[in-house]
Amino acid sequence: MTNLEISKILKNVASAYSIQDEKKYRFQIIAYDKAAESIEHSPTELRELYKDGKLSGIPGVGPTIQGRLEELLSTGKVAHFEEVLSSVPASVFPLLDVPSFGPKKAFRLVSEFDLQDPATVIADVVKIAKEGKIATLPGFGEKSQADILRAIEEYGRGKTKTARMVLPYAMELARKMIAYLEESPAVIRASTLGSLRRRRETVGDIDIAVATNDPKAVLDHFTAYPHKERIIERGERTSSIIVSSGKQIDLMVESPKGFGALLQHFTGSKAHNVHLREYALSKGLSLSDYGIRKRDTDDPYTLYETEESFYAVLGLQWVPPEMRENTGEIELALKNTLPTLLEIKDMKGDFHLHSSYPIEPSHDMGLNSMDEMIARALELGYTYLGFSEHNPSISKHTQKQVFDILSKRKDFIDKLNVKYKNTIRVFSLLETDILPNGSLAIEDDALQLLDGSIVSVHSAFDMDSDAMTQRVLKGLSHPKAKILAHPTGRLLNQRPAYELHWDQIFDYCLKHNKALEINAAPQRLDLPDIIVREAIKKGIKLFIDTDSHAINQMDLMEYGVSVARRGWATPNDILNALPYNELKDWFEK
DNA sequence: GCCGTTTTCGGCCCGACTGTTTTCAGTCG
Repeated sequence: MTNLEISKILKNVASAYSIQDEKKYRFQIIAYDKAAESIEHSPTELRELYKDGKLSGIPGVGPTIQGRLEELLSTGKVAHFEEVLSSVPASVFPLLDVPSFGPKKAFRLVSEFDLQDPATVIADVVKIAKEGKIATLPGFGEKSQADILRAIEEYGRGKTKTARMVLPYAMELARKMIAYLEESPAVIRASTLGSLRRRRETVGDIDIAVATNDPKAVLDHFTAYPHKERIIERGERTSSIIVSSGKQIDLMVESPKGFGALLQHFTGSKAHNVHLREYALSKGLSLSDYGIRKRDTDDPYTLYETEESFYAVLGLQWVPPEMRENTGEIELALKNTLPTLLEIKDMKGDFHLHSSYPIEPSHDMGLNSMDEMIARALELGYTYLGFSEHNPSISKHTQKQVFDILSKRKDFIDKLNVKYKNTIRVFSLLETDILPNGSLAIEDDALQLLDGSIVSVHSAFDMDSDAMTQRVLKGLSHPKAKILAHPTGRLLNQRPAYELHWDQIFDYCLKHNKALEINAAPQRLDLPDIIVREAIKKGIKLFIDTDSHAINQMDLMEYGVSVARRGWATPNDILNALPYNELKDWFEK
């Protein structure tokens, strides 16, 4: 049972409670929702924690829920949950996955029309809506009936509450929108918000804030966006539209004087904000997106132009958005001991670059020459870089031929180092496959030609965690194998990660001077941020690389830096933020 | 049902928007 499945069960329990008696169970509902949220975002699978007897310590899980989780994980069911859940028709729960459906609406429809079959309930609702029956219910009308039909239709097309886009794609949409908004003279400042500003690896909706003294003009301009498909809502302060790609963009406007509080509120995360507000309440203050005031009063809010001043009133350091996940950052900010996170300007090179050098590779080749990639690296301000084409295909060559190709390539790179002597240093690397049996695709004499090798898994992804861990450790055991690239193998929204025993990988890297890669390719963003954080805690060193196959992809470094920042990385944790000499020493160690 | 930031008892984040309403309920973030 996965964290997502467990979280879903707890959410259903909360929903069942709120259908039963929202007042009576008010705080149980909050507690179950909180626990569900916390488990959904837990870095470790609960079944692993349970196996290791470490189930306590999840925020929002106290003795009662912990006991029930243990029951769930050992027997597959919980008597108490079944009792609560059976108090409402099972057909309520599938409807809760549909946007705009909450427990009340779902229960109302299910009971009014006696829809008992969970397997058909969504289709049943469509049917009665099309027959015009929902509009006749007290509290419903033509409009809400139409909204229900549209919500279900969009749900069917995959716009579920959980469909998310990868970060670089979302950022591109957002930048286009911000550029459009800035065409309006009423826009003083625009910023991303929400998970996009926190730079989560995937983003649901795009949220944007605008500082303005003329909200109406900004909202008019926003809703007139040429690429919109339709307007979802339009108020005096916020508006939401769907753009032609089917994605939702939300806009919030505020006066410049109150912009700090708005940014803070809508950047989230929810867990960070709830924690911050609870803390503020204990200090006698009430926080909102408008500002701060004494609790239990109707005083006007004190406005904050910047987030820094907002946090400062609470006695906190400004918290970088990437850290706002309620995983200890508030405690550190209170003590003024937040780490100084890595920034893009700290990056001094890129080590996972596929050029078009004729290496006759096992996988795809790059589009640009080494010279072109070097030129781009210079523009990016790098002082070194490493080429790491895929190893020459071993099915099409003998190992002697592989050696000859790499030998020629070494000479070529040596000449580049002479040519660019005073501008940039070039490392001769390779991306070598770790074969299913754990050996490397090319032999020792060829590996000796390199400054070092990136190693990675590109085949047989479906091994179990024991076998995959052994495979990777064996691959890393060659002295020239220095960096494990895209360590989990996941492709966002496409392919899950293979399972590794991270504690073993971490121990090995630490002991044998190996590094893990944060691969910045949009579909990868691999290592995942939560594993980056674990690795850094252990003292593992990391590379951030773009895995570029063309020079325009070299700009993706910012997304790798985002992942690192979400893992609380400082410049000291990242090897390709080091000066050249230190990095060279590391390769030779 | 959880939690300790003034508390091991007595609190529990806050507001916008929509649709159907003459004052609110439901959902969302």
